[in-house]
Amino acid sequence: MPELPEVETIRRIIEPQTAGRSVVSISIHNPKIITFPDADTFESSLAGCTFTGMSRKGKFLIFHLDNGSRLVLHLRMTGQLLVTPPDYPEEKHTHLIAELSDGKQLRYIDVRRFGRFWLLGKDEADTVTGMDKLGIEPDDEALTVDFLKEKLSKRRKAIKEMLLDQTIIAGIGNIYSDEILHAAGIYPEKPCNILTNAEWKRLAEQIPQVIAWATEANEITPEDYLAGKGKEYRNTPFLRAYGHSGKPCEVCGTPFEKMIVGGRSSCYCPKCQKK
DNA sequence: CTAGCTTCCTGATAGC
DNA sequence: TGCTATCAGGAAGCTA
Repeated sequence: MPELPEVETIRRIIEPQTAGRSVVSISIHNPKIITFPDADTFESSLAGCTFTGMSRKGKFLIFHLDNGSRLVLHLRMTGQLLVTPPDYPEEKHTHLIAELSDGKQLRYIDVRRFGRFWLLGKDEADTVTGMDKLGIEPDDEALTVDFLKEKLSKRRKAIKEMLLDQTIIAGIGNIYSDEILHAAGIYPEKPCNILTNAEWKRLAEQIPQVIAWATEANEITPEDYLAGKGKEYRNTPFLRAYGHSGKPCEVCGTPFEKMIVGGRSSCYCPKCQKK
């Protein structure tokens, strides 16, 4: 479910509720979500650690711990992270509960169980999680027309597929690739090698803008976040392209069309995003 | 190297 | 109503 704006929203909600708290104990209901190290070591190593803060890299969430290790999490499709009172009812598909020193609990819920945890020791490298392969952040100053052209202009793949490639720009998923391409007025299936200079320019502008706009629009109070169980980000009402198949384009009124690009459903305005 | 397919899961929804 | 088929915002692993 979550892409960069949603992961960032989660970080902003969870960080102030975990920083400064230590982990009293952990119960792992489903060891399959622990990728590294094994679930037992994960549990014994994390117990007693104190959270110092959180960061985000692409769609990865990172809890920093006082001993220099990092608790890394990727939510994939349906992962949810909640800080709850201890007596909060247990959601179905709760796979991990950490008891915190302030009496609250940090819980991980994931219907489809695609999400993954890693506990990296002080000197453990990002290669363990794959974070080392991530490209630049959408708000990185290095994201320029020249950067995009250098990385992509010789590739024949559809521009939409390249936006989803985490090794070039990190954090864009199916929703925001549709939003970015609509904002930039580019046909999703257009091969990178035939994009015009004007199109590269619009992409370089719209990638950071759309992501920043969505992060802003996702803003939510901790109360509403908990009430929505960490999965209702109200991120559908403000979208302009994704899921709008058949609905009129806000810009020109033309109905959105749907197609499959690289195996992913894509919505686009046939007038604003011409072939 | 890339392209394309499968896999990991459950639940919501569409169609009959 | 009840059944089955299809699809879902991600990414790794596999084959060709």
